[in-house]
Amino acid sequence: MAALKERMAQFISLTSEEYDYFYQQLTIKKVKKKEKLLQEGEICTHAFYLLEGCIRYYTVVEGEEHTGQFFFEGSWYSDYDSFLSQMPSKQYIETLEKTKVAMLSKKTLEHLYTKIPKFERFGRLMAERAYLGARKKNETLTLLSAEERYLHLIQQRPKVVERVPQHYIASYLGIKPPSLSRIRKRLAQNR
Amino acid sequence: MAALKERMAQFISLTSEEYDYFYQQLTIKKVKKKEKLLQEGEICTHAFYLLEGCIRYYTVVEGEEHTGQFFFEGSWYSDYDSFLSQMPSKQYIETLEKTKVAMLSKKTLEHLYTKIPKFERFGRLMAERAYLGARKKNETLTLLSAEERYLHLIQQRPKVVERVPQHYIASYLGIKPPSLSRIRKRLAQNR
DNA sequence: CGCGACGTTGATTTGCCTCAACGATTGTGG
DNA sequence: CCACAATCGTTGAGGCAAATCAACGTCGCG
Repeated sequence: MAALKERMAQFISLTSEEYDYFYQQLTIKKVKKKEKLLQEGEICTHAFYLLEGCIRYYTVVEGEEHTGQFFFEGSWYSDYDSFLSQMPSKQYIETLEKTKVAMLSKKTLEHLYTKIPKFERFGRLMAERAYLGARKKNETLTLLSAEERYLHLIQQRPKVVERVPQHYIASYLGIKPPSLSRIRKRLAQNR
Repeated sequence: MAALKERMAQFISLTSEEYDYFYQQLTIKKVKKKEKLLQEGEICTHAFYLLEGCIRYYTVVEGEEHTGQFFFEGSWYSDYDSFLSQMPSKQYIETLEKTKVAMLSKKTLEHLYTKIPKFERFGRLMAERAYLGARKKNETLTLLSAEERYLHLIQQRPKVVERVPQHYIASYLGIKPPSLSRIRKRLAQNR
């Protein structure tokens, strides 16, 4: 899959042999819309690269879903918490569309870390990106009002607004569907 | 400094020679209370290990400080955003007490990454920890009320409540000092 | 000692939630 | 292919937690 090869090249430069070796370790999986790649209580054994489609991760607290993030084709995602500690996950990973993923097992990754040290660097870069992303989300939550967060999302991540149902967006923004609906109404009336 | 040696050993196992080599690259600095290790607009060239004391990082938006996190002796901290990109920082790092830091420059760290590959692993582990910490803070912000966040802080990080002035705690919790004062009053009365 | 920083308290406002009802759209089984 | 159910989004009324604005007491420090 050429797209993945190019994506990897943005992080580390692998020879064709190294890339092929890496690629052989991956398991490709096609998943229908609304299916789960991970459930609460399971141990997260894989990292996922999205070849096509779209996922979200969320947690359930007191019967309520809280969407943490959305990911689209070209992104890596894993429940780091469970993946690193190999303890039961607290989150769900769910497809929002028909999705094709490349799965990289923890075992394989650790094998790569030692066999091809460049992958240790890859792991670091991924973790650093994840951290910056998490902090950015923190900032929007603490600095912006619900309406501002929604405008920010439209501007920064139009794909989300286009491809994700509204109640998941509300959940991601930390508000309830009625509130998002009212915000949209207000914006449509130019305030 | 033995404490740092032990701390490093929790992440990677270095020989005494490797550790000594590493330690030689550090610059030790003593800083008074309320001084800044980094200012907005500066490029963050170092990571800081706290040998003694306590810092916070914060951003200023529309004249208002927003405290992101507190760190105590035994922790590493750097503005990853600026440190990684070498772009001007958006944050301040400020001591809350008389503080002693070991400074590790980006240049040295990158040198270590290649010279002692174990450090690449160290870098990855630090980034992973940072990510998990950021996500945990996200969770408390989205799932808990202000009062619950304060109780959570008392329980999870008593040092913060003991050593940090109240208005910085309010800023960290995402509320205003009058609100925190009322929360404390309520808690003191009701049980 | 006097000033500024910090914390408290009261009155009022506001942004988002809750509960509830309802319309529109999607999906499904007969 | 239609009928009905379920899901999703909208809207209204009322409530509440935290913000805002403002005043005041207290403490630490120069």
